[in-house]
Amino acid sequence: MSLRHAVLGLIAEMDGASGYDLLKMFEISLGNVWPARQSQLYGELGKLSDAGLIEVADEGPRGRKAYRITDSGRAELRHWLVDVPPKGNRKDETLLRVFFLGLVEPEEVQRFMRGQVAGLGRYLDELGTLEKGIDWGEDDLSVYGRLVIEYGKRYAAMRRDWFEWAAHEIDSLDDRAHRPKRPGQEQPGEERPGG
Amino acid sequence: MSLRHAVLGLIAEMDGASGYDLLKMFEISLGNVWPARQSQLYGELGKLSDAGLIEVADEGPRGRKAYRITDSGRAELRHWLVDVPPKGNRKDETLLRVFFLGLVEPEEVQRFMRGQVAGLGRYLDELGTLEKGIDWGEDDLSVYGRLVIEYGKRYAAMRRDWFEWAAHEIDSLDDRAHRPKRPGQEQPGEERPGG
DNA sequence: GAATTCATGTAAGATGTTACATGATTAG
DNA sequence: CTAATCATGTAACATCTTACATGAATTC
Repeated sequence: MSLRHAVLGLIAEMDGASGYDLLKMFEISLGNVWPARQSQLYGELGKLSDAGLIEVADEGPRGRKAYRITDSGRAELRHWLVDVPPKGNRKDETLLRVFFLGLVEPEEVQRFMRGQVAGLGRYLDELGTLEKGIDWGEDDLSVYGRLVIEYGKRYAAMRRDWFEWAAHEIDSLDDRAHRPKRPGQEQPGEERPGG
Repeated sequence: MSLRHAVLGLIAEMDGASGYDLLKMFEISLGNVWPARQSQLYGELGKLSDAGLIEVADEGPRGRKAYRITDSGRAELRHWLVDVPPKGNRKDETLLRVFFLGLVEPEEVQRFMRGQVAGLGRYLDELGTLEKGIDWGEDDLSVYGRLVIEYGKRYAAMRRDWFEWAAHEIDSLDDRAHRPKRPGQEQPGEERPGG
């Protein structure tokens, strides 16, 4: 039930925010660690309200509802933060593919690996630009958001390096499989192309 | 629809496997990058069969069904592997909490961060033990599985280092907020406890 | 006054979790 | 003969995605 706590936490930090406001935060910031669509968000706001963890503090133009966290909501959020150990998410579609790379030709494998390296390089550039572009405040969301950006950079760099390393590993594995002769044992007159 | 392809890929690599066999592979290996419960797996096998991507090659004792990938299944798997760019999963419950760490006391924050560092250290040890314990074969699943273990180690080490770094960052941020005086400006006679 | 942004909501369907249910075969 | 393992399935429920639907207020 993390979406519940993501929404609860956002409302705690952004008192008086509307669903629309929260949605923008998900898009630009929180969504990087816990994405949510509009329909899911409004649904969750309804449930949170019914459960008495948040309440409508004010209604504005266009049916705008300004939410506020209740005492019971704050207690629930605190409980989640300090007492409930987070569970790691193991899903990684990219690594899932790595398991099956033996089913396609070596050229496709290398294309895949190089694609990942390049993509992660671009992503790292984007993160750098993003970080410079935001004018970071001193509010909690900014302070901790900045730490998470640093995490994103380290994560992307680690993956890029791993994909580079793994591509080499696979390459030398392929070499051994297709040219099992040890170096120095070539037949005379049999020259390597491009050597 | 990644579960579909995870199952399809496993059957491609483990010809003649039963749902039960596949389930064990999810538990010990594939589940680290794409988890699946028993009920989900059997459901998916049914759908895959209906779609003609796999077929029952043989029936054994206790109603055991030995599955085999079909040509159309192999084509679908290949298509997924080379033509469909994998999408990254952004969900990270632990980092989600980091966003809201400003809502609890500094002591709780440090407890949380230290807990993460310790947990990741233990996990790294486990991975090392696991790696030594397995007798790695030369089959695809072993070869690529070994690469993924290395990924797991780098991932855990990166996270551990980040949590250590972030804990220090937060600590010095707290210092600035609660003791805004610069060092060397203390009043005479005002001593720090525990100094 | 037209386009954009603000603002909320619902419905259908896919995906995933927890729990229940059953029974055959093998190992000790 | 008892326990463990092998083996498959279903039902209820929670979560998440995609698409539809509507309209008020603001900006140009």
